[in-house]
Amino acid sequence: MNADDVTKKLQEHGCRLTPQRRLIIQALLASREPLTAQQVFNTVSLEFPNISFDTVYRNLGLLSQLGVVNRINLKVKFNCRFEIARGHHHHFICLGCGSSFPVDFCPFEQYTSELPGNTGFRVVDHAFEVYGYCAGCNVGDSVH
Amino acid sequence: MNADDVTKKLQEHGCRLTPQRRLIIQALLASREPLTAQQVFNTVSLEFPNISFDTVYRNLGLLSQLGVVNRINLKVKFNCRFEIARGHHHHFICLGCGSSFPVDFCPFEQYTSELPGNTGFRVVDHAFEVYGYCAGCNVGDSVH
DNA sequence: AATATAAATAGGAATGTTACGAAGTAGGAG
DNA sequence: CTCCTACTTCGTAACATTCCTATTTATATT
Repeated sequence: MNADDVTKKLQEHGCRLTPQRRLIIQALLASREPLTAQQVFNTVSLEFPNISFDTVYRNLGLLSQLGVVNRINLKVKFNCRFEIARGHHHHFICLGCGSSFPVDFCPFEQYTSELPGNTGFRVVDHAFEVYGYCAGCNVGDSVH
Repeated sequence: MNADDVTKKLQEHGCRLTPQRRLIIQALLASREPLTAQQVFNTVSLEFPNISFDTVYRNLGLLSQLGVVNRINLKVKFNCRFEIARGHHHHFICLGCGSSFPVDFCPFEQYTSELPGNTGFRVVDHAFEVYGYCAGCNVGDSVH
C-alpha cells in the first residue's frame, strides 16, 4: 500500500484528493508506528497550520472505512491509533512507553476453523494485541 | 469468581468494602455483558443516587488492577467496558447494536509457542476481539 | 478556460470519557 | 469506642471525538 494505491482507492469511491488529505496520508505512510489522531494533526500542522481536528478525524475515519488505514484501539489509553494498511499484522504494545511493535502471528484462521457452524454472525474484522513491557521498560507494576 | 471471591481479594489488599463498591461489584456480577462505566453508574445510581462518576471509575480501575475485573477496549467506540473475570475468554462484538458475545477460542498459547526466543519483551496481557454483525443486525456497511 | 456542484474544510461549540485535588466521611482493626 | 487511613463526593479540568454551519475547493463538464 503506497500513496498511489491510496489515491486510486479514493478516486474509485468518488473521494477528492485535497492537500489536507494528501498530507494526512503522507504522515501515515512516513510513520513506522501507528499514530494517534493528535500525532497526525501535529505532523500535518507543520505544513498546513490551519488544518482542523475535524478534518483529521473525518479523514482517518474515511480512510479506515476504505480499508487503506487500520484503526487500532488499545487498552493503554482511551484513544485510538491509525496506521496505513501494509500487510496484515497485529501489535505488541509496551505499557511503559506506549510504543508498538508489529506481531506477525495472526490467530484469525485458526479461530474461524474452530468456529462452530451457523452462528448467524457475519465476521468483518478482528483484533489481536499483546501487552507488556519492552526491553527498555521492564519495570514492575503494583496496586497502590 | 463470585461476590465472596471479590471480597476476599479486596481484603487481601487492605481495601475496604463500601456500599458503593459493593453495588459496583454487584452490577458487574449481575450482567451477562461487559458494561461501560456509564452503564455501571446508571445501575448503581438506582440504589445509591448520590454516587459520583469518580467513584465508579476509581473502583473499576482498582478492580481491574486486582484482576477481578477485565477491562476491554473495543474498536466500536472510544470507551471501554468492564466485566467480572469469570474464566478467561474473548469477545465477539456486533458493530450494529454493540452487544457482545463470549468467544471461547484464545490464541495466546499458540502465539507464545510461535514467539521467537529472547525478544526482551515481558508479556502481561493480551486482547482478541472479533467484530461483525449479529443475526439481528446483518446489514451492509458502505462508505458515504 | 470558465462554470457548476457535490464534497470537503475551518472553526468553534458540544459531548463524552476519564482523571485530579481538596475536604469531608466512614470501614474496620485494635 | 476510637482512630487511622482508605474512600467518597464535588467541582473542575484534561482530553478525545463529533457536530454544526458557513465557506471554500476539487474536479467533471461544458
